[in-house]
Amino acid sequence: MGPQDRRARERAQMRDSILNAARELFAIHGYEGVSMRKIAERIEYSPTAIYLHFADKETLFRELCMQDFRLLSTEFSALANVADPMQRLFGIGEAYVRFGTSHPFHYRLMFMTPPPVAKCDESPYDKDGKGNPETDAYAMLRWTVEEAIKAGAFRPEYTDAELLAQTLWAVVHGVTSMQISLGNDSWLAWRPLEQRTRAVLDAVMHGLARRKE
Amino acid sequence: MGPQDRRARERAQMRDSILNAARELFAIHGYEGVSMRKIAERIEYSPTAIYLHFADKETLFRELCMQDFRLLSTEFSALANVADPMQRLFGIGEAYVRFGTSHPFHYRLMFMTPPPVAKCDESPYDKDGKGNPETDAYAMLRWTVEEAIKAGAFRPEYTDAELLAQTLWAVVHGVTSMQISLGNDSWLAWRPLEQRTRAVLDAVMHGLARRKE
DNA sequence: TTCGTATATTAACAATGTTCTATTAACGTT
DNA sequence: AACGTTAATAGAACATTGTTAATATACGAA
Repeated sequence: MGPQDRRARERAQMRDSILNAARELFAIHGYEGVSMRKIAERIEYSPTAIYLHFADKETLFRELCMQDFRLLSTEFSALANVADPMQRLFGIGEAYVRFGTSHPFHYRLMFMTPPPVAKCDESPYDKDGKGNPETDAYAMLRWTVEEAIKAGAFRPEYTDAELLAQTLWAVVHGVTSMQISLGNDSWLAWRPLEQRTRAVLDAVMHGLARRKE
Repeated sequence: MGPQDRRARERAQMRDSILNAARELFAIHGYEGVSMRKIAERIEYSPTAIYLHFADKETLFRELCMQDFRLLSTEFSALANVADPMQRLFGIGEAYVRFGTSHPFHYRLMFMTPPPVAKCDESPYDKDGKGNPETDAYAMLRWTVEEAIKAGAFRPEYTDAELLAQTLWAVVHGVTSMQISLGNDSWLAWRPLEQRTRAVLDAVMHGLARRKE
């Protein structure tokens, strides 16, 4: 273990401390509410030091989001032991809304902001998205849908797993993003979030499911 | 018609020309992509002149959105002659997605951005939201839901019009906002927007509708 | 020791939303 | 017609932002 390794380790530590400082600040004040200078102040470095580790502010925050979004895949995995694929889909939906609404700023950047234009080159994930929690979560959803199709849980006219996955995703994304953006609006007599989540999932699952004979 | 009136008219014209300049620019470059200076340049006034008519940039853009969102209520009204309340709800959903995705920047500010904190005081609409296109559209949706309930179109366990309206809104909002934010992402094998819209609405409507005997 | 590279900082740039201050123009009153 | 008040407008300036350029420092390799 030469001095190279030590430098690499120090560099990684620096990276982490930036990410951690940024994580705390973003979680409180949101993306726009935190400046690079604030992050730098927190770790007691100059603002420019950050640019030695991250290309720009958005790259930094996206990296952060990626890290934290791994937790979502983890939560999905925890549902793997649910036998009934429809129940598993229901659980995935609930977990998704819960995760998104408790990480509103992460969710906002990941799924409510257009992705950066041509910066995908420097992404640490391959094209297929293996290891990318964003695409991983979607892949798990689609896989579960395929299982449900195979198990004959859907009505026979529903055969397009991709379309079904996108349908289910759109639905939970609707509840999640609406809660994040408008959940505190008082002109609306909002029903509790959990109730809305269940109502939406109930409706769509009933609509998709094969009728019991 | 004294000179007071003339001044008021001129003032209103100035306001409109600001709004029109802003409308064009925002429609092309989006909220963040248009600076107050650019708007001022377009109408050939100084940037400060704008502040005599609008408190700040966001107020200006919100006013713009409000104006344009009247078109949505109009489209909803055009569906009033659809007899079957379920079909009307379906049409409302389709119109909503169509409208939102063709006015992405408007939609983003109205429904994908947290509302400003305590600026509601200067809102030209009353607390109930009468005349406010945002709340008007929701009111129309809820009213249609109530009609559908009365007509016995929903399954008997669905009696909460508010919850049903919020369910339907969440669903179409999901499709709309997902299209706006991620519709151009290529890592996903997106089905066409119209297909997704129909699939989501089909599923949820089937799930909510009373079974035919 | 000397050289080069990685790391860090200071200063600065360009753009932004917004405000301060001064100036001009219009209008009603006398 | 002259005057004072008020609204409208502009120019300069401020504070903040993300980011880059130029520069210094530390440390391993030769």
